[in-house]
Order: sequence, then C-alpha cells, then structure tokens
Amino acid sequence: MLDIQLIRNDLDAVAARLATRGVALDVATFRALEDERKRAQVRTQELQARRNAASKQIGEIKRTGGDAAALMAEMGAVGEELKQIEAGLDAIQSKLNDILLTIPNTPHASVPVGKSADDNVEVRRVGEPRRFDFPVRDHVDVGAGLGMLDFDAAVKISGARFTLMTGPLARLHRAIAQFMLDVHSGEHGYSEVYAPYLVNAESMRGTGQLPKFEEDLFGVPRADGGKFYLIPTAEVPVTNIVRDTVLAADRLPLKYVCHSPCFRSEAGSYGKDTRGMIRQHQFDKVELVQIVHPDSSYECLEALTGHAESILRRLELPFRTVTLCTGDMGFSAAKTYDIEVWLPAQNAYREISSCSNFESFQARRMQARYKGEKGRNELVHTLNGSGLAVGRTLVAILENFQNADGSVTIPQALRPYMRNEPLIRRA
RNA sequence: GGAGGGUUGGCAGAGCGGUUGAAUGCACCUGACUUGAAAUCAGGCGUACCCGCAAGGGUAUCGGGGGUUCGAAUCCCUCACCCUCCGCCA
Repeated sequence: MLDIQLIRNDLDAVAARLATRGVALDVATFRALEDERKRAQVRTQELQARRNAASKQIGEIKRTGGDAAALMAEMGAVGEELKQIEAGLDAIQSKLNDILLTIPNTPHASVPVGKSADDNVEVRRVGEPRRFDFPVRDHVDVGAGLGMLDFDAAVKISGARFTLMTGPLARLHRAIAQFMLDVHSGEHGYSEVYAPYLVNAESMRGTGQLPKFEEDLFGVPRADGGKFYLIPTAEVPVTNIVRDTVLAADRLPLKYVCHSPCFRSEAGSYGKDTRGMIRQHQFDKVELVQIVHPDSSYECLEALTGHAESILRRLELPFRTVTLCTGDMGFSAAKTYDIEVWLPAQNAYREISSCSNFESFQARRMQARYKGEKGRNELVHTLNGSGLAVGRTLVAILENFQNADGSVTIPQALRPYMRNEPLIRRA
C-alpha cells in the first residue's frame, strides 16, 4: 500500500511513476473521492464535537437538578444526522481503501523502465554452461530414466501440475532443502522458522496477495464458514510475523529462513511450462525474509540476493542475475532481482529465485513498525527472496549434472546429505 | 464437541451510564538536589486521524463489529482470541 499522504500531496507524480509499470491511476476519481472524504470527515467531527459538549452539559444540568429535556431533544436530532453522515464517510473511506489496496508499489529510481521481461537488465553472469558430448535430455527424461520421477502417478493421485518422486531422487530433493537451510542459518545469519501453511485473509492482505490476486490462491473452507488460504510462498506467514507490532529499533534487522511447500493455482498459465516440474501447483521453496531499517533496505537487497546466489555457486550451477524492469515487477515490489539458472535442455536461463525490496509497501498494509530515533513509530522495510526454489534446483541438477549413461552426478556440496554417494543411478 | 472464566495504556491493576483518555503502582523522559550515582521532590509520558502557514483546535480509540442512550470502558447482541475443566485425538 502506498502512503495516502504522498498520494494526496503529489498525485500526479505518483501517477507518473506508476505509469512506468503500465498502470493507469484514475487521478480524477481519486481526487473526487478525496474531496468528498474531506468534507464528510470535517462535518462528522464537527457534529461529534457538538454532541460531546452537549452531553457533558446535560450531565452537569442533571447533577444540579435542572431540566435538560430541550437540549436532549436537540441532540437527538443531531444524532440522526450524525448517523447518516458517518455512514457516508465510512462508505467513502472504504472505497478509497479499496482503491489503495489495488495500487501496486512505485518502482525505485534505479529500476530500468520497460514493458516486459525482454527489457530486464542482466547485472552478472556466473559460471560456464557445460558442453555435452551426448544428446542432452531434459529433467523429465532424466528422472524417468532413473525410474524415480513419476508424473503418471502424480496425475492419478491429484491431477496435472503435481510431481511424485521416489528413492534417491526424493532424498536429493530433501537434501537440497536441508543444504539451503544449513547455509542460510549457519553462515548468513538467518533464523530458521517453521510456520503455518494455512493462513487467514489478513495475512494475505498484509503481503499483497489479497485482494487483487485471489484467483492465484487455493482457498480452504473452514468448518465455521470462514476460509483459510494455502500459502503461495513462505513469505506470507514469515513476513506477517511482524504484522501489527512495534519493534524496538535495536531488534532490526530480523532475518528469517523458512522451508515450506508453496501452493499456487496457476490460473491463467494454461499451456505454459506444461512439461515437467517447472510450474507446479505444489512445490518446495526455501525463503529468505528480512525486516529492516528503511535506511539500509537497498544494501540488504544486495546482500540477500548474494545469499541466494551463493547456493548456486556452491552447487556449481551456472546462472545470471537480472534486474526486473518496471513492467515485469510484481505488485508489491519496489525493486526485484531475478536469479536465473542455466537449463541445458531448454538452452535458456530460467528463474529460480526472485529477490525483492518492498520498502514500506507491505509494512504499511501490515502496520509493521519500529520505534524510531525520535520515539516515533516508523514503518519497517521488508524484503524477501527465494533461497532457492527447491524443485527448480532439482531440475537444474538433473539437467546440468546428467551423464551419458543416464546417471546423475551429485554436486559435492550435497554429498554429505546423500550418504556421500557421488551418483544417482537406476537401481 | 460440552461447561465455565477472561481480554482496560509499555507492564501490573482500579474503574457507580455523565468533569474517565481513563485511578494507583512500576517502567520511561525532563528538571531540582548531589562531585557522580542512588534515594527524594516537581513536571511530563499511548496510538491513529482531521482542520490549520503556524500557534493551536478537534475526532476516534478500554479485543473486533453492531445496538440501546442526549451520553457507553461501564448495559445488550455478535465474532475473535486467551485460560480452566470434561470428552475425543496424531
């Protein structure tokens, strides 16, 4: 959520910044609603002040044994008007709030202006894609060849966009997550978190998934008629740890790492990445979340991105990092780096992590604050990034480390988690 | 699932439907005293919002929402959460 004060004071500038990401802010409607709001609010508060004063007076008269009937009758009428005008004010404010909740974040000045992924800017490229002296198979064929990746079973059990892994491959999947958790908690200073996978609507609103992206989420009905949502990323429960709290300044930064399954409906992505486990309804991810002082959030974004990249370095997987352009950024982000891993079968770099600084956008929705230098409550800045997507990391290993005989070499860094086996091969 | 109890300011804890934004204690801030500290004394000390160039004024807020009333922390309804006991259960 953007700062309403900022929008009021500099509506045109905000609209211009939003335009760079292809979003048209209805300036006229906003202005009209604001005017209405101001009028209704002033009038409401005037009437309330009068009522408060008169009620005090009535109490005084009654205590001294006088007759307050006339004043009470008059206030009865004021009460009627007040009720109406208050209802009007509520309506205007919720309309304004609805608009506010659907306006995306404004891009940081350093974000390249562009329309689509084609306009993203590469900031670095690490590692050399391997040259294969045999026909490269994609991860589906490699996994099926091992007899450990079974999409037919997954379809039978659940349907499309699910995965079933068995044996050493399932273990490798677990090993990847363990490895990431160990690196981030042991070496990068993140505190490990176990969090709920079902969350309430308030949490989804806090991080920005609601109200605008409900169709991307899985909902779960509650017996009491309410509704849970399956988390699309651990970002949601973990960031919401600080919802509605005021943190002591010396507690910042908070750094959390959380391994969780993620559930996405993938509505609107029909036909995209239908083969294999690139785009699934359920996948695992190790998520990094930072809650930081506003002055340091961009340094923290660089650090966090580096933490995510370090996993790929250790796994010896080639990757590149790009700055998303204004048109390709997510709703809540002010700046995002995508890390893309090399997939030889696709002959392309594919997203494996997305690291963003949300500045105060989520914090304002969540009312996540810290006690500032002058004793004022200030909004924190929030960041997060995948560190990394577990399934896609597995895909990258299967493709980059495949051998001519159908076996897969286990990257050195993961061997301690794999009983020190150097290979996965068909049983 | 059943029965009961609770939710008040940073914490503890009062609070008859009417000078209660809320006693009191603790914590915290400023000042006085002191070489310094402690103790003591005096004053201050929630949050959000609105109007205003400012000075300043006003509104809301006692778990959330709704109602009764001229007036609600106090009465009524409802929801959420917490606690205790019983049942069931990984």
